Amino acid sequence: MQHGVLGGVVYPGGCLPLPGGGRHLDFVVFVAPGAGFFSVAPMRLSVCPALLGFWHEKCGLVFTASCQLHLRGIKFYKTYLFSRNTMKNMKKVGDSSCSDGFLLRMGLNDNKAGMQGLDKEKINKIIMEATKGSRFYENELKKDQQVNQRIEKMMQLKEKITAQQLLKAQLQVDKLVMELEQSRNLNNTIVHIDMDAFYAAVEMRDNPELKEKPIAVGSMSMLSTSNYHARRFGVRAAMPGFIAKKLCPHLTIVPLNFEKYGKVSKEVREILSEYDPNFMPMGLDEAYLNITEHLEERQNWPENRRFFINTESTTEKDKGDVNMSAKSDKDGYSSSPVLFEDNTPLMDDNPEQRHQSEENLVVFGNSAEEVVKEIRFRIEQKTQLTASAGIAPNTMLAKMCSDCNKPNGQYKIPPERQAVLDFLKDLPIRKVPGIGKVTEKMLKALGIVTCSELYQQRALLSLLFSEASWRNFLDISLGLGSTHLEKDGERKSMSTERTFSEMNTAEDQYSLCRELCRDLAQELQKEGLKLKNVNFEVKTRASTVLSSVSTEEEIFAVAKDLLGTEIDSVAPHPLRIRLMGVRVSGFLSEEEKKYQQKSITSFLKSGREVGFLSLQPGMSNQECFTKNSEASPRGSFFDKKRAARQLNSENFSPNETIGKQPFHDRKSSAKFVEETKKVTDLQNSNVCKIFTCPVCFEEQSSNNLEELNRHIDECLDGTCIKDTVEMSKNNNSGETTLNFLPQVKNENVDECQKNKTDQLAGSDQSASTSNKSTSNSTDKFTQIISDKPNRERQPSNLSDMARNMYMKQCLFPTRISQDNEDHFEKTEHTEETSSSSFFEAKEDSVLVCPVCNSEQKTTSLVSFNRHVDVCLNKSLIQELTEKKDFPAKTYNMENSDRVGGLSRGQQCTNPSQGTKRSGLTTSQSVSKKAKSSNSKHTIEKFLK
DNA sequence: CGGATCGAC
DNA sequence: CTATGTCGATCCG
Repeated sequence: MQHGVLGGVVYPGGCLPLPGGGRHLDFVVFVAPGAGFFSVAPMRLSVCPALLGFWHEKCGLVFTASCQLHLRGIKFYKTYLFSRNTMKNMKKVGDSSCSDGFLLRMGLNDNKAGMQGLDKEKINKIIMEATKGSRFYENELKKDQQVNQRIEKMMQLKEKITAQQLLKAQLQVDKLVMELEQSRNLNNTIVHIDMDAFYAAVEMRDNPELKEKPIAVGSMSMLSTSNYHARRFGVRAAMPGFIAKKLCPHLTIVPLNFEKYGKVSKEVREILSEYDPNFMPMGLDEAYLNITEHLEERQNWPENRRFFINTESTTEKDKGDVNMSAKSDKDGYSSSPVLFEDNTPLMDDNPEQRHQSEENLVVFGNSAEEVVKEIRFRIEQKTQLTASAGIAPNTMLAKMCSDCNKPNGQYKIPPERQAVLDFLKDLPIRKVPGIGKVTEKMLKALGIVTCSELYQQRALLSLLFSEASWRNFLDISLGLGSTHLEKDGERKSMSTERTFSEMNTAEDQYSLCRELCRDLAQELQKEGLKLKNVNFEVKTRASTVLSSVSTEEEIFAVAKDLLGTEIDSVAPHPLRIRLMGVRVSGFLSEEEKKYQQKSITSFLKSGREVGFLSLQPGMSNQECFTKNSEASPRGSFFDKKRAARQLNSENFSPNETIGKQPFHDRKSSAKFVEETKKVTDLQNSNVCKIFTCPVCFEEQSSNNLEELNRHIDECLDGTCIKDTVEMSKNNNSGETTLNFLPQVKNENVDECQKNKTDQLAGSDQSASTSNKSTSNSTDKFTQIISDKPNRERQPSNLSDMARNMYMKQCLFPTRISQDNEDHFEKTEHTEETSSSSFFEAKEDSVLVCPVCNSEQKTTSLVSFNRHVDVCLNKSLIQELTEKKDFPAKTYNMENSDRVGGLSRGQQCTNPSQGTKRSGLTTSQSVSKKAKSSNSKHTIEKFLK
């Protein structure tokens, strides 16, 4: 304990009398050190409000938490770790009757009056009142209707699908599944770093007065983010400030200061680049890293201790630097490095020095988790801000992981197929980056809420959605994502837009337009870009220009015309708008620049609420409007441009010829060969010899898959299938068998897609049309799946996510109350193997088990822990069998950073709970059975 | 290609 | 009183 180590496994208990007595505590938790955490992470990272704790000679460290950690009798498995700084902020608030005991209390946890937050109902009510009747609301309703219409269309389409079509689709999709499965790459370690409530955190850091208050960053009209205090009131990003004020009258709204955030972001990036020089920043507060190489290098580093970190000096430095310029920051950084190598002798002759280094020593190991902890630690040291992180084999998963333990936490998905699938199993699709509000709603109409449901319905989805969409769905449900970080390519467009109070005079509009063009031109010149096209739009009117443009005058000349068109089109009435923007796109690539081709686009949006939708001037109007500027008839514009393009492409890389052709390079062909080889290998490996035909349900044994496929085709063509939609539910047997069955045919996506349309058109093409020359199929395929950085989504149902992952990795399932729980860092339990000699108990300890209350004589805390584990396990199982009823899931909105206006209230839906699962689940349980089933699985079953 | 829409920060 | 600004991707006609 000299090191002030706090933390450990937390058991529910209440077994210990509180020395302070008389405080309002929701419960007492019992901390049993020695489970392996301490050896890994003495005093690591940081912020943890709302904790009380003391050291008990016999029982170790005891925490008491007053932050609504309702356990409901389910085992609570959690680690609290503190940095030395945090320790210093803790106050001794009472005497302990235990020898050596101390009672700690953190300063910032008091939930003073007015800080209680609001419950969801109240929040929704307030939002609704502030919203209803507004033009925004009407618009929102309209959009909602549009979505509903899309859904209706989709459902109609679904009705027309026959069982046969579905079956066929199933087979084809499953072929793809198998290929995808083959291409699964778990060899990379991708990290997603996400700063916690970034803007708000920066503001709080720089103005301590804000620290304890609910604040939001932004303006009265729109907030960018809020701190965690404010989130309790339902105040969150993308919410207008005036509504936030209604939710939380005490809210302090801080104006945005991008310069500052950029500076901080730069500091963070400096750290990140040490771990992956090619890391990919996503906005100011997020980044992806591929630390695969770093991990390899690190294995060769000196044993066990990599770094000393001098907490004192860096903290001092940071404090002093807070308001200084970037330059001095950098100087400070280089002159007093945070880290230095472990070669410094730890046991120095000088006892004082030794003491110092010990005090401020932090050790990080070699694992990915340790590296990420180190990164987060260094970020915190340098910026006084916390970050959350996710570690996974690809970017999509990493992104989702970083949400799991937010804020100030991290989570890892081990690089194993099963781990990935487990993670996804109950994960609501909305959490997946790329699935937004609309997609969520559409899928929900099909009964799809979780990722495993997404997998089950893959055949149906392939018939209802575009190829890009359903393939994306498939990737998601298999947990596939890009495993490498693409360098951010050149920018493709640039734009500026502004909203304003309604404006309807032509002069104003022109002057604004000019202003926009000026701004844009300035930005443009900063980046030294040249352009190709000019567009302009009413609600996006665009035009393309031959000559290249990059100055205000040039852009304005084009934009003016387009604006003029719009104004004229509604004359003599004034054009009513409340948003205008100008965009340029079609930049020249580096090579193209030589040719001085330029282009810009610009656009203008009609005011959304102004309801001026009738103005759709279309081509005719624009054609009339060709008087000035480049002054050539419209038709010839395109012709010239096309001609220029052709010219260009002939002169440059042959790959670029006609834009859309998938281009083949050596790499993808090589990959194709490789894939094919894998498939054939698999075929030869006799994985599956007996096979149940999904059509006739007869067992077919064959070692020739071609034959099997032929059988199925025959069945499909010949058999008259009775029931229509039944099978989407009932195909268990067929599905599982089929799932990873090697397929011989080399049908490609195009064909798949084509068949789909054929099927839908009702033409009963035979399925055995497989051998159209499709040599490039796999090329295309690999190309498609290998790109896609898989963009981000955020947050956040902590309780759900947490439950999910704890189920997998803990010895015991966990129920975590959602409120405030994110104030704690949860640490994974993958390091349990590393034993801790550090915390061996004294020889003849007698410990009281918090579960059974019996006294346990132990020689070590480890064995005591084992007893507690067993005890808890027993009681847990008992409890779960008694009342199968799981407490209803409640969806808090705590962490959801991006909930759009209206839907905010509608998000609180429960995912269906007791739904049967086939597909993914089935195959999982099969492979689980293959492994030895242990207690974890038993409990999982109980939870079902 | 042009325009609308989605999704993300 | 008051509902962002920018960007890329995709879908559809």
